[in-house]
Amino acid sequence: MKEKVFFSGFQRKAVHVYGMQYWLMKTEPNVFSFEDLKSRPKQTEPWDGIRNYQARNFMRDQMRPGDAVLFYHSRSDEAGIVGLAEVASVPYPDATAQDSTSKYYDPKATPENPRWVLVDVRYKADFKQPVSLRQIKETPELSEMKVVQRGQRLSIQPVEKKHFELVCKLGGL
DNA sequence: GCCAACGTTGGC
DNA sequence: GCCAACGTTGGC
Repeated sequence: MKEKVFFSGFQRKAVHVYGMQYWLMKTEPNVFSFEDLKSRPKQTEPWDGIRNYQARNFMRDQMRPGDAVLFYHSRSDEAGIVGLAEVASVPYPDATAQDSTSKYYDPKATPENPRWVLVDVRYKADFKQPVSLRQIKETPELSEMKVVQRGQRLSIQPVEKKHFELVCKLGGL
């Protein structure tokens, strides 16, 4: 079975995915926090400003509505996963790339070639207690998670199901 | 705020 | 296509 999804001039690459996937998405809470997401209309936010090709490609080629997202706060007092969100749209162009007043403006982005793509992210649930980076590092079963690998800066990372489930358990869900 | 570890850019 | 210079990320 081959899948082709067309949207806004892109041809979504055919990716064979069986069942939902799991992700970790980083954000600096002083820029956009989990609380900010909860207070948005429909508790949904376009995940704009991603200017890394690997991260973009995950959104463009692999994310599906309904995929689960671990919401991660970086550069905060206690870095870690604070709750659960979900992918809430198919990918579409990041409008901030073509907005010359935006700090995410990219002069190379055009209507014909938007260059940067995003998905919407929707709030799903609070963790009863956050799962800190420190705690992830201290948990041997989570030692393979990308977020604790040395030098791993990618702001969107795939997460293995077993890791996702354990993190949720540690978070009290 | 420091700075190591990355990623991107652009001259050649 | 190499790689130096520059910009960014993110733990600490």
